[in-house]
Amino acid sequence: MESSRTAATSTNGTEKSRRRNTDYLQIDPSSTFINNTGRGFAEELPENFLDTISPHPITPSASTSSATSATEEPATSSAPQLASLAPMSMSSEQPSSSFSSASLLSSSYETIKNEPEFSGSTAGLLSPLHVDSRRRESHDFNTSPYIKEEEDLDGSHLLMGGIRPDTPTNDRSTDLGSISSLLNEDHHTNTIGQSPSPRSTFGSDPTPMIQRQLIKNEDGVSPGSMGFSKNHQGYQKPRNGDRMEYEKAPYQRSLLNQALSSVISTPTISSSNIPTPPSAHIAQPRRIYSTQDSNDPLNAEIGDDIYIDTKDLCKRIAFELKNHSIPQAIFAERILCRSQGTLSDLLRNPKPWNKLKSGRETFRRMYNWVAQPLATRLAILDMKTEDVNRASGMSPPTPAQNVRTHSFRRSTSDHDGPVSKRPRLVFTDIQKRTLQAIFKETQRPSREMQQTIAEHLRLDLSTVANFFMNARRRSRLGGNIDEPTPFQQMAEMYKEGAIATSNHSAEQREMIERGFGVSIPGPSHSGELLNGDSHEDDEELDELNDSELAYEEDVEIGDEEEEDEEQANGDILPTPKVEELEEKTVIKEEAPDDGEYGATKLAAN
DNA sequence: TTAAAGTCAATATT
DNA sequence: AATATTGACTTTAA
Repeated sequence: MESSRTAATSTNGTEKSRRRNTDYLQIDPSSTFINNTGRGFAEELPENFLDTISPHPITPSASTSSATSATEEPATSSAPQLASLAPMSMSSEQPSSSFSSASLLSSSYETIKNEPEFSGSTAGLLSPLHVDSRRRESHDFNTSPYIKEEEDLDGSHLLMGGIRPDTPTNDRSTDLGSISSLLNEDHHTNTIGQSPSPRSTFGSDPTPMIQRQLIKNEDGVSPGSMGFSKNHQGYQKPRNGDRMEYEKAPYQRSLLNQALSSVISTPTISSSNIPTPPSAHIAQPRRIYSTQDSNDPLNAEIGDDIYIDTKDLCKRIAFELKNHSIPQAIFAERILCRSQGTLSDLLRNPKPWNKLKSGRETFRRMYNWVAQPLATRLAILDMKTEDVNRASGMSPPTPAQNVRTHSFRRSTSDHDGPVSKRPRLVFTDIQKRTLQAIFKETQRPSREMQQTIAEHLRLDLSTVANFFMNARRRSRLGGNIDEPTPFQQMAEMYKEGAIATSNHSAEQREMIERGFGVSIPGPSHSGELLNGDSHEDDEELDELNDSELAYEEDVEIGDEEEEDEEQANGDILPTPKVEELEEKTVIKEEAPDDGEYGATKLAAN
């Protein structure tokens, strides 16, 4: 994503590109606050706030060192190597022997054989990436469009050196100066210490290998319509609260039965890893993967040798949810055992498989769900999670993971009563802007610095620490800046009616197909897949936001009246012209799709 | 302990 | 009503 994102940045994609990271790194130049010469800051921030934050004034040595350390973060990796990998991935398509069980896949998908790019082979679905040579034989999962078996492809492994799953993720270890530099240097030219490195090789090799898939008429819809008809049977809310009763979905029953019978009759499926439907279960006990995997084979660690294209999986999931009017909350809670917010985030910013840790399980569940026949998928939604687990062949979702123990302090007099809700802190505008500005310069401020920041912003140290932690994490995984996220794509398609009706034009279908195509981690993708945190992205981001940041900082500084800063102030004050900034960030109304979104976004901030 | 990863779940936006 | 955002837990690794 990262790399492709960068590469794809187009003229009008600018505003889009900033969308996500904006939250953390951008300041809204149009904000009245900012335009007000920062008067507001003076009111909320202690005087000499920045001074204090500045390493120099405060703890010269300590801060300096910390700043330095931050700068020394591990350099990121092997972007270059990855770039070269791309080409190979294409040519080294795995001959689909491993795809023998594709039939299973066929139950829900059908790879377009005549695709020029993928003439004939489902191999295209396989990842050229070879991370681990030790592969298990019996993985029928390979049949999934979202799973790519990692094979040792003709030398591709040579390129994989730095792309193992555990490739160090590095934050943009910018050689940012400490905040002091921020205060003492000209923001225009050096807002960001890191000078943008030349465009990565990725940037120029956008070779989006897109494989189109057609949704097979699992639901009686002809391939042509691709099952995009909004009229499809959709998920229906249980009448009352006590959902999850099997009986709750009578309309689905028959469908389920049909599906089950067909499924059962499908040889590949029975022998597949793919979970079998509930009833099928009975008639045909889920086969156990007797092999090496000690415990639950179905939930086996397919991570080592199979690669799930999370991005496409999410695209698919998004489509399914939309198409069947399944609320995220329902899907998230019943199928994934996760919260709606988590699902939303996952769908929008799927991390590449190789960078997932325990989070893989969630994606596995998504995968297992889509792997089911339509009827089963829908039926499962009305099942209890336990059943879902069984049906999907998964071990119980990772223990209700972070179930908040809500041991939140109950209000004084309240004893057994419902626990008081956890109040949620919301940064004030100033707090947020300041934190973002600082983050832009120093993603990893020292402890002392954080303490200082906390004091000045009247926040807890932990809060400040959390901010940086979240900011680092979120800026890193940044979604595809240039292209709409899977979910957004879905929404867009619906908006345009491409999906709503079954009688699309050839072009529409084309679009749809493409939209759901499986992109192979090729040139552009490999970068992110293997090296999620590409510098390019960050740099680009910086470039996009530099001026804004500078502006804001100026504002902050402007409010400052500390001794050490005078010089800094002087240098910094000359700020970029607001007009330009706005033009740069807010303009682009022309982009009908989300130009407005961007504007809104900015305005909101 | 600290940091990162994975989420929760309140609440902001659409 | 549904989806997106996001500060802060909880769980894992180091």
